[in-house]
Amino acid sequence: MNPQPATAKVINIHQLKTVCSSCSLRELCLPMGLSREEIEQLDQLVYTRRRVKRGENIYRAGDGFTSLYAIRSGFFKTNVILEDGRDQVTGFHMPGEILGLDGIGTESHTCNAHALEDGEVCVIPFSRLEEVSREVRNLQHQFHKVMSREIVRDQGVMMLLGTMRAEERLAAFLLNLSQRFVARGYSPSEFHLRMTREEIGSYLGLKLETVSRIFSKFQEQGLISVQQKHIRILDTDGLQHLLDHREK
Amino acid sequence: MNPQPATAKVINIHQLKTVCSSCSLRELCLPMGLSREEIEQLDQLVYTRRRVKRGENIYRAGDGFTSLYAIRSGFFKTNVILEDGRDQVTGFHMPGEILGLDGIGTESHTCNAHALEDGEVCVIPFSRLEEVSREVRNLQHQFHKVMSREIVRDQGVMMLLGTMRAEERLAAFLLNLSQRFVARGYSPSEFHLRMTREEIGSYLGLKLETVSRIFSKFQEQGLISVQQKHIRILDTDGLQHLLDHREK
DNA sequence: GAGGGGTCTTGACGTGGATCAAGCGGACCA
DNA sequence: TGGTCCGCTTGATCCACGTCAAGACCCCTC
Repeated sequence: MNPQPATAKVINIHQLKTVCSSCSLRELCLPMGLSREEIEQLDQLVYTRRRVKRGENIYRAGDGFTSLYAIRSGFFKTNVILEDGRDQVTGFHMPGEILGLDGIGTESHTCNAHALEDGEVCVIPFSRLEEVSREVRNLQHQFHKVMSREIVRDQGVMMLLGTMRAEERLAAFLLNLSQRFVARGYSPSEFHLRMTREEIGSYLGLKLETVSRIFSKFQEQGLISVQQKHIRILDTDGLQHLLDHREK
Repeated sequence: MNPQPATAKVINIHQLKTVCSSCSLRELCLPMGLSREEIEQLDQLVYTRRRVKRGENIYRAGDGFTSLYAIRSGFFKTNVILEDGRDQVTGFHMPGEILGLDGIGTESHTCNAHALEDGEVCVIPFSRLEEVSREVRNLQHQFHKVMSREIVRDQGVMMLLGTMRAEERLAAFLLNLSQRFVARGYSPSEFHLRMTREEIGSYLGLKLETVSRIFSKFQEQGLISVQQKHIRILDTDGLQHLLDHREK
């Protein structure tokens, strides 16, 4: 007889074998573009899932680096707590995206990965990933692409912060979310923001009042409708227009 | 008799075998942390140098991606030309740094790599790098570190743009340059800016007039001395203080 | 269903940095 | 040696966004 049946069962669920080959996100995530056989080799290294409750961190700045995390479900932010206590948001992340790449360079994480809602991540032990990708050429290449795209993404944000005015930043932010939701099979035009106005502002280099005001303005202009965290995009072209025709 | 002795000689120099194992930058560049034998394996793939004249680009946005470039000498900027003709600077780069990582993800470059002075780069054919790093474990790991550090660096810039005021940005910029010069054996306190005020401003999300004004202000405060592009840092702690004690 | 805390909205006002404009100075070249 | 151009400096003014403050709304708990 098992002395702790309930606990044992929980552990069992947590450590349930996760297989990339049957994962619905495989076209977005690390297995993207791999053959069936290659994905099966990936299965050998991605063998644990971890549940994360809203408000918990997958890792924190300063934690030693051992693994990458592929988001299976849930919505996350990465952030850095500055000396003065403010929290600077460096990104928002959704299923299929890989977290933890910042840790490779120094063997320790440089930011927190914070769950904005309950979710689940696949744990990818990094040394195993390097091992397998020495054997599976396409996996190696795919991983390099993932890292490169992260660099390009960051440079896009740098551009946003360096050159855009507040309205343009918000428009770019909404359109970006919309595109990423579409890629995951959700509605492009109607979604729930998981983050607060303050977190959006932190990410975009704006104050929460400015974010709020611009949401109101977009609503008056008929570009979007806002009800708390529920957003409906009414005029995608109108938002895009703000980006295309910005002066100077 | 050679009809074109001078040209022939130039070509010869261009294609001179470059060896990482005898390169003075090996402690900063890709070979960092590799053993002598491992560096010799790297030698097999880094076999061409390319000279770049001031004003030329190593590659341009949209160019197909085939190689990475390790800077041997010279000072570079990466930039994107926006639809409206403005040039947004995304980074400044010095010897030992690797350019071109942005191209891996989409097989084509997303920015220009522009020489701010005459220089030389080592051409690293990317498919060969992947090949060799499947065999040389430490090279694989070192390359992953290089990419990861690039991600962390970009996030640092995002933070700078998202949270700092103009003076703080300039102070951070000068201190960052200073550190990177030290690592290369140059003076930490006295250096030549290779870029214009406009390029600095573009990188930092400021206008050239603002950059100029703040340089003047720093000079009045005795933090630095400025003479055109020649900068001398007089009070490192004072600059650091601006970063440590920024309110909110 | 009452109380309370966190989040959001909106208004009034202040300011850091952008914009506009003029003049300077060094590098390059004839 | 003088002219020209480009990059830099500096002043005057403007405005986008931040700051401060009040109040509304929503959700949670008891």
